[in-house]
Formats: sequence, structure tokens, C-alpha cells
Amino acid sequence: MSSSSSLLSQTEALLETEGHRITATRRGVLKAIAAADSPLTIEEISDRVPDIGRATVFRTVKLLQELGVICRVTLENGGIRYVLSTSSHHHHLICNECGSVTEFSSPQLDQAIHEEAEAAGFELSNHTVELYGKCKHC
Amino acid sequence: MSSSSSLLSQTEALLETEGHRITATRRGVLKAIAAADSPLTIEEISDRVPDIGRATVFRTVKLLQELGVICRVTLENGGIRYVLSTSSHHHHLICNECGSVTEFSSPQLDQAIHEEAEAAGFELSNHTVELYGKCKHC
DNA sequence: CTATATGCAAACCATTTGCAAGAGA
DNA sequence: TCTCTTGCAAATGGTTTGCATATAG
Repeated sequence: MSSSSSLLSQTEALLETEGHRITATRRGVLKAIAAADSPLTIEEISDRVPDIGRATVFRTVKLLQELGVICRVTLENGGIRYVLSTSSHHHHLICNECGSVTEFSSPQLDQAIHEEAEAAGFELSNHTVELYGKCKHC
Repeated sequence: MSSSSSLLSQTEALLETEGHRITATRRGVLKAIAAADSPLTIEEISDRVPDIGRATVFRTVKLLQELGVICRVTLENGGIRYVLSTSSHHHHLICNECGSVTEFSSPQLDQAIHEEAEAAGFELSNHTVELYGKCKHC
């Protein structure tokens, strides 16, 4: 389908813009994350690209994160996982049972956040919202 | 003032209820966190209670977290810090400059969150909202 | 008195780093 | 060709664990 290939080419363009090289390794790691239906730990990513060294997986994940292609998800128990950022701005619904993560965006929510920040004299640069619970399948 | 002493006695009651002992160590760690005006890393907590072994600081922080007396704050760069949970439900304004953390609560925000969860058929157990930026003092 | 909590040091484990070889542009 | 990237292995550093001792109840 076109969405995944556009993700790849978007990322390649981004890499180029930022002065990084387009390599099979980077494509591989990105594809592994994109193919998963839930956020992966570093170890899980590593398992999906056995030919790539662990150190490189760490380096690549950090790079993709800096580029905003993937984002870090903190689970309720503190565990760290990575998912594709499908939309530029969104929040997460994280299921404690099956570990699935659903993205959503809510202008209403964001408005409340901006109002709150303004009321506190806070200059907002970013924000995260994570909802934990049980998804409709569990 | 009475608020800090009530925190202490509340915590002691909680410890007792959950079958844990009230010790000078636990009081010390709690006081150290309570006295700080911004969230502390494990190391910073440890520095403030030099007589308590690092391993015990880890154990105590984990315990206080389980009891809901303190909560973990994830910084934008991934760093982990701990603050007192002064109110049962709140969110955080985290300053990237000075590291200060301000708590706030917003019924409006929480309502938007609940609506969003409901719309997704999600059974909410918990949620976190972290706003990153620059506080009014910076 | 008995079970829990603590300190210390060793063990663990995820992540980072240095360096030489490999690969993109 | 020249620089960026990767793999490997070693170093690192934060966190956990085992066990003997101390202490709350």
C-alpha cells in the first residue's frame, strides 16, 4: 500500500535533509517498527533484524526518534517501547492487558492543555498524554 | 506546618495498612522528597540521605510509588524523577530550563480524556499528562 | 521473639563507546 | 575518495539481589 512506502520515502527525504545517509540498516529498523501492530522494546526490534548489531539498533532508534519518525511510549510500569508516529501530533491509549497502543488526537484536549499552560504562564514546547486501561478487545 | 506532618502520618497509616513497617529510613526518604522544590533523581535523593544505602533508596522509592505517595515523572529527554503526589489526581508542567515541576488539575482536561476513552471503547484505569516547556520564571 | 528492613558488595543488564572495517554519495 | 555508518567487544552505569545483621512490632 502507499502509506507504508510513503513513510519510507518521507523518512529518506528527512534523513537526507538532516545530513544523514540512507542505509539498508535504517530502512530495516524502520520497517520492523512499522510492521509491528504494537510498540516494541529495543530487544523486540533487535529480534526482528537479527543481522543488525544491537548497538546499531540503539543508534538507529535514537536517530529515528530525533527525526520524529517514531516516538517513545512509556508504559505504566515504566517500560519503554517505540511506535511509529503516524500523525504529527497525537496521544496514546495504552492497553495494560494486550499492550496494544492506539493513537488519537483531540482538539478539545489540546485546547484544554493550552489554556492550562497559559493560565500558569508556561510557554509550551511539547506535551504528552498517555491513557492506560483496557482496550475494547480485552 | 500541618500539611507536611499530615503527609507523614498519612503515609505511616498507609504503610501499616499494607503490612509494612514504619522505619526511620522510610520517613527520611519521604522527607527528602517532600522537602525538594522539584522532582529528584534517585541519585539526588540518595545524596540527601547519605546514611541510607543506595539499594535501600531504590527499594523505598519503589515502595512509596506503589503506595501512591510519590509519583514518577518522565522528562522529555527520558530522565526519571520522583515527586510527591500532593493531590490524588493531577498533571505536570515540566520546565526544560530549570527542571521545576508544577502540578495542576483540570476538570476540563479530564473530561476530554474520558470522552476520548469512551469513544474508543477504552476502559480507563489511569492517565498521565505531561506538559513540557519554559516556566514563567525562565 | 520473629519477621521485616537494611547495608554492603557482588551480580546483572541494558545502553554506550572506541576503534577498525564497510558502505553511501 | 572521503566521510558517515556499522559491528564487535569492552566499558559503563544504573538497578537488583543475596546474605548477614539490625530493628520494628
